[in-house]
Amino acid sequence: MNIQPPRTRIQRKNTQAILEAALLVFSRHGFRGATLDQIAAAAGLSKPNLLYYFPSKEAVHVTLLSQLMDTWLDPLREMDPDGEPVEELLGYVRRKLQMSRDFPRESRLFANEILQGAPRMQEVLATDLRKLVDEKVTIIRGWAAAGKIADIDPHHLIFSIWALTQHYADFDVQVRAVLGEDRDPFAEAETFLRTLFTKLLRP
Amino acid sequence: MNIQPPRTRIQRKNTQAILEAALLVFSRHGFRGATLDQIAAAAGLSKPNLLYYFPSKEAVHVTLLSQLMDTWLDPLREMDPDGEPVEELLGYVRRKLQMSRDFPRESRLFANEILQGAPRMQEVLATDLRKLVDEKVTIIRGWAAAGKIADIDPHHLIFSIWALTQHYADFDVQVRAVLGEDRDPFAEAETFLRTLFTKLLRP
DNA sequence: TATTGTTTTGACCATCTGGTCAAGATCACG
DNA sequence: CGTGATCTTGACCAGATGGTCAAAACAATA
Repeated sequence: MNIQPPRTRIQRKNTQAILEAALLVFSRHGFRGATLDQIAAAAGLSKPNLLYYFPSKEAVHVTLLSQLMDTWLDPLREMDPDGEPVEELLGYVRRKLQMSRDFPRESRLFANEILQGAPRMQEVLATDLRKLVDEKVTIIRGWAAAGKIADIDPHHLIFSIWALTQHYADFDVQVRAVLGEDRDPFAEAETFLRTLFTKLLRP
Repeated sequence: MNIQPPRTRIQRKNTQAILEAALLVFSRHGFRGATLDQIAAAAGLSKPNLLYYFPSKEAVHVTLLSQLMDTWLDPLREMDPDGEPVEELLGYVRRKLQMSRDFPRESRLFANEILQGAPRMQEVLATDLRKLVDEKVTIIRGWAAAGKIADIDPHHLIFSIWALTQHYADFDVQVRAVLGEDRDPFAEAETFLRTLFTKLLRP
């Protein structure tokens, strides 16, 4: 039972290492597929030592997920109601794609959780996430009403951004298998997605 | 070790029940997250009885995946080189979305496998899937060259179809949490995706 | 250096899980 | 029926896994 801000230097270092390792292992194998031994080893600790910092496997997972939710929604939060509509939306797409490129493990951790029916997140999805989305949906609807962008369903517009950007992280293996070794999926995706959303949003 | 076409009536019935149950359990919990007891119970059998029909947990999973691969690619195979380009592509999108609606467990099973790095499918992806995609990519390129559709990267066009349609099956929980109870995600998605791809493909 | 609080670990435990096996129940067919 | 083949199951096993604990190692501070 350790309090929120780790007090000592050692605690800070080790909890950090554990979360780092857990992210790696959970994102590849899912919650049940990951073992404490694996995580401990990846963090350079023994299993009992890991359990000195977190009370249970579940606790590590929960900590990871709640930390994730924050950073995960940042790109959407940044969308500015007063900006140039098309620019704002394309910016969101670009930031989200960058997150897929730079934080693929986080993306897969999230995907794993949702795939299993979101047993540990349904609450957050139905409250926090929904509220944030509703907020942005209103903004987008306003833009459409003002004729700044095409009149399309804002919810599904957001879904399409999520689906298209996360696909490159979550299905990375498949994308690379199909494209072959010599291509850079993320570089190409950036161009492609800019084109796609430009066409979609044009009034 | 039982041969391909189950001989007796009972064998046919039970292998069927096992695969059905395994699909349900594997798609929700992933390979390691699923237990033989769970699958056996869902199939209405005892664990040793299940193992009478399949030599191991792995064998059930592999059987499921290889059966899946076939039906999974059918919609893409159906795309006709001699058809009207835009119609063919929109038809593919429609069929793929229907599969997400009608076979969400299959979609999640597949997603789970890819998320874990496709340990049991990398081979098939890099050979069969890649070959099929390359074939269709050539066709699409032809359509673009002939000015029948916009000049966009065919690989990423296909990825975008996969991402957008499978999202509604794999992230169903999230979609419903955000949309609320009273909406029909798949019905709305059909309209939205028709609009999206119509705009994208217009030369 | 002595003392106190923090960190680490080896040994251990209970439970779960994939899988085996021999014996019994059921079925198909002459 | 009767008999051989197919099907089913309870009991069991070995290894893995999440978690505990007491004692040892270490750090910090006086």
